[in-house]
Amino acid sequence: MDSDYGKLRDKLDTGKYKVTRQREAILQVLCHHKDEHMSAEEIYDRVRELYPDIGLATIYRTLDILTDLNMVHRLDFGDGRARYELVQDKPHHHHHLICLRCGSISEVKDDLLYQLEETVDREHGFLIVDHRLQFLGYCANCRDFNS
Amino acid sequence: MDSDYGKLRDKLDTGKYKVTRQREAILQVLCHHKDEHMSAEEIYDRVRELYPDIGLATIYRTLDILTDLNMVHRLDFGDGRARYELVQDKPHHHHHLICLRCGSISEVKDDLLYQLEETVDREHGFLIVDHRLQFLGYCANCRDFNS
DNA sequence: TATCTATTGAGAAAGATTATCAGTGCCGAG
DNA sequence: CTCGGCACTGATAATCTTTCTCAATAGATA
Repeated sequence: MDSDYGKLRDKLDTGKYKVTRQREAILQVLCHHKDEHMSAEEIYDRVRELYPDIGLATIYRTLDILTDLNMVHRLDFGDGRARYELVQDKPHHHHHLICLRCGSISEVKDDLLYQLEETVDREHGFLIVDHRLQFLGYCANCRDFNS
Repeated sequence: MDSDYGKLRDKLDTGKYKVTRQREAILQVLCHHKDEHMSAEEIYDRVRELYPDIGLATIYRTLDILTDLNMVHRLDFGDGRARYELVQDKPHHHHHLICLRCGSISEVKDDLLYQLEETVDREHGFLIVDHRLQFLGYCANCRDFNS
């Protein structure tokens, strides 16, 4: 975990951007909540425990930078706010399972889309560089409540 | 086209909701721009050509109703505003191709996800009721501009 | 230390959507 | 025909997330 934080710090420290205390605090929070898909507000609340005087704008600005550097992914689950996910070392392509009852978000590894992407390229001449795939439904805990 | 509008009118006219002139105008616009993925504002502008005094709130309220009735789908392409798509007669499952250069949005028919959905159900106990799949890349017109 | 920028915090501003509320139109009962 | 109820409407205020602005500050370098 600490080694992960070190790697993140190094990635940020490439000359283009300064490594400030605020940015360090944000990296720590992202590191310690790897699998949570936090919103900017949630990150803000947690960073203030480490650095109480930070401003919300700084959270947004830093997340923009980290997104540019491909250190985090900005996600949109359709709930009206962006969510952020730390990019892991291993490419680890995955999709999201969004539970319509409890709102939990889990992940599916694997990627069976290559075949479909080939078809799209061949038949539509569309050059794919990324995709977004979400499944909506009911998680193992909730599916029984929906008869 | 007119027959499509008639079908839409009938679907709306089920006793639960009144068929008002404003709602008729909105249905007409949706009908005449089937493949456009319009935003609320764009629908607003076009409806005002038929019914100049309509209010924006009525557009939103009607689109909510039509979404409830499963007559339109609310889409989110990540550009900060919702977009709306008329639900076609034939189930016509499809995905969206979003061009990162010109912003055009086209569609791919076909659905190769059933296999993947089975896997998700079996391995995660997650009951899927819908999915969202978008491909990001460059369309046939734009791909050559990106070296 | 002095200087030059990037960075920051606070608050204003933007932009999409929703809530509020008084007024309107429609329909059925009397 | 009139009345009363109620869904619907338009205007506008309010909400919520995100971005912008700007003066003040901090960090790196010479």
